[in-house]
Amino acid sequence: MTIKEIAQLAGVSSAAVSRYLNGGYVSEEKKEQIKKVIEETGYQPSAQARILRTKKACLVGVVVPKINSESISRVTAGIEQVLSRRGYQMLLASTDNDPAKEIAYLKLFENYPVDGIILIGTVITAEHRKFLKNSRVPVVVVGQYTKYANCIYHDDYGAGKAMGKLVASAVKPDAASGEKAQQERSKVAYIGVTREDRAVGVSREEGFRAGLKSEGIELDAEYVRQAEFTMDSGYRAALDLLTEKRDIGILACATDTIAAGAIEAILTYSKSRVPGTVKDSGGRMQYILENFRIRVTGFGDNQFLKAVTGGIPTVHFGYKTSGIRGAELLLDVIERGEKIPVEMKLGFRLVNEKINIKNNK
Amino acid sequence: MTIKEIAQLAGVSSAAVSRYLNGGYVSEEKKEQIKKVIEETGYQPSAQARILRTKKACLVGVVVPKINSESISRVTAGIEQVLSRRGYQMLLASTDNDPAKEIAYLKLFENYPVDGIILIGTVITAEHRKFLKNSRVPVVVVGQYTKYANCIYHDDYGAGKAMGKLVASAVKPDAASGEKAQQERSKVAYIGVTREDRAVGVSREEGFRAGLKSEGIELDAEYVRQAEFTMDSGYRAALDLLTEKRDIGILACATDTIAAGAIEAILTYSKSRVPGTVKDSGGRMQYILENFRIRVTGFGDNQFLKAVTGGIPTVHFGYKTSGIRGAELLLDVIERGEKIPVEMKLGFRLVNEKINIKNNK
DNA sequence: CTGTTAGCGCATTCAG
DNA sequence: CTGAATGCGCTAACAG
Repeated sequence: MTIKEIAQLAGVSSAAVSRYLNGGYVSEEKKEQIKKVIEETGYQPSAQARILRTKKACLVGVVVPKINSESISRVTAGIEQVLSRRGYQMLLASTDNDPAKEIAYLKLFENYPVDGIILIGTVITAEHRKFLKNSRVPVVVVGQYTKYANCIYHDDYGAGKAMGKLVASAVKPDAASGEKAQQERSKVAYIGVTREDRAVGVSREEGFRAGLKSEGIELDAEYVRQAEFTMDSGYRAALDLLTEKRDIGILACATDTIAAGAIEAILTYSKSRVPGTVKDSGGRMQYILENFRIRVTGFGDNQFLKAVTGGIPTVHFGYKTSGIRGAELLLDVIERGEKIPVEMKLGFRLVNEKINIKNNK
Repeated sequence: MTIKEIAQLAGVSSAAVSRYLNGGYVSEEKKEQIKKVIEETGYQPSAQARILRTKKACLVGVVVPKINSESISRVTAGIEQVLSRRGYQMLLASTDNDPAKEIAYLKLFENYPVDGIILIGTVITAEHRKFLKNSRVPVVVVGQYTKYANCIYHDDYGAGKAMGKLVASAVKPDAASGEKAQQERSKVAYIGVTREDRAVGVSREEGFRAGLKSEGIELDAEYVRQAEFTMDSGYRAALDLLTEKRDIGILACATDTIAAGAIEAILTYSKSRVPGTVKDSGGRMQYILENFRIRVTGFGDNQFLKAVTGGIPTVHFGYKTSGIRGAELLLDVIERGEKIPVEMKLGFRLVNEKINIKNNK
């Protein structure tokens, strides 16, 4: 069905049908005829061709690293909220953390009928920068800082620092408890992520180090591991740490997901080392039995994982807010032609700070 | 940048540029010129216009009810796998369980340049059927049975029945244990979902009832609740059941997510009812203390939730497989013009059947 | 091998 | 108010 056929059937010109569809001048009489034919045929105009003509799609493309993630779904929920309120629709492209696919989908959106693109960023490569610089449709980057596009990101450094201080306060021997605390597990370990992710892998971790340092504690390289953004990877990294180091008091993780894996590891490890049941060469038994004292922290305030983590100290970022602001930024550019570049940094909130009050058993 | 401008700059015709882009005959000499100009200008052809012309986008649209779900991400992973292998890209539209949005996005895809649509189905309304009947681009429905489109669904009835039998076997007094078992908690409760979801809300539940019945057990209406597809909703439904009924031995849930919520509820409930600490009017204490004996089952084999559920009996559906088969079906129609309608039912596999062997404590 | 020509389906001039 | 004509950017025939 094309507009021409409809016009023929209704005995009018295609222009009349076009006007009918878009609210132009059409006599009541012809309106009736056209309406009738359209209803009969179930005709739907090709958005495709319309956009070719009008260069306006009322559509934005969102490129995400993966689909099954609470933080990402919060961001897209924010985006969708403002988009639908303003009469736009949202298309998602998931890249499965593959930078090549990410570029491919960015280009897809650039050449398809979308009015703008939002990239939920993880690693920004040279290719990305090149794209951002040359894109002919406006792009907003959410979750990472970049100077090549409007961006809106979280204060990962600040959050890391706050967490570092919190951890330090929990690990430092109290004036009151004195000598005794010194003998307990007191080392801080950290499970981070690839430094290619500037926000999580660099800022967050550097912030954490800075927070510790401000309280006089150094993060020992031997107590640091790197994981993927999965529970399973967190599990393995934690198990590795537990096996190697027997004096870890607090295990800080770059994300709640990793933390959940780490907690699993601690539980598994302790279960398999009940004295008299399993024995390893180093006589580690005692440490293992004590490992309920290992406290775990995360980042992200993952609601879904609360059941697993049981409310560990974590940081709440305004993921949904970043989606909202990101979409607003984009629409400002699309609709009002806003030209002034924007970099927006969003704050955070520490959650479950009770780490230093209650020993979690 | 249009193909014409490039042609002018390179001193050739637009057709030559088009051929250069699409691998037609171009002399080495002109190839050079064109290549140079394209590189200088960073020209990218408008996929938009190309598709208008060729009616081929190498793109399929996938409509999903929500983004943050393990089962759905497994399906899309399957789809993406075959699509990318066959040179297609995938666009996602999330409807947030809003039937109106679902229709809106289906129509969007119908009129935008996609070669086909995959709908991950939940509730199929009359509007849906109307769309499926009239769509001008091929549609495959995954996860629900429908006669209005090619579909690929899971054997929810069979799975429910198998689970029903398993539950029945665990609840029925053993010949060996005899009289004693009769006195224990022995009622079966079920938390289902809306019957508008034919697969999960009807087939799965009816199957479950049939499974119980085949072993001589009826599912009492008073022991049935309905929940949303969330942990929180499962939590509330379970709490309601626990408060009302004190003789539940097995609590079967329509999804692992609901089951995870139910487990939370059981833990919370029992914690708050330690004898001597809290007392309610009915002298329920004893039951509460025994509620570690309430066994929970789910459906879906959610890997992510294993940490919470600790390996309860559940059913593994081939979600990824359904995505793979669905995409293949769609491509058959798109590329080979396959016209014969297909309905494909996928099997299942019971997981963690140990329910009747080991009392989970 | 190459350029010219003619649309894809639609919206928008511009004369009626 | 209305229809004929034009072109969005590209590809596919076609005749060189």
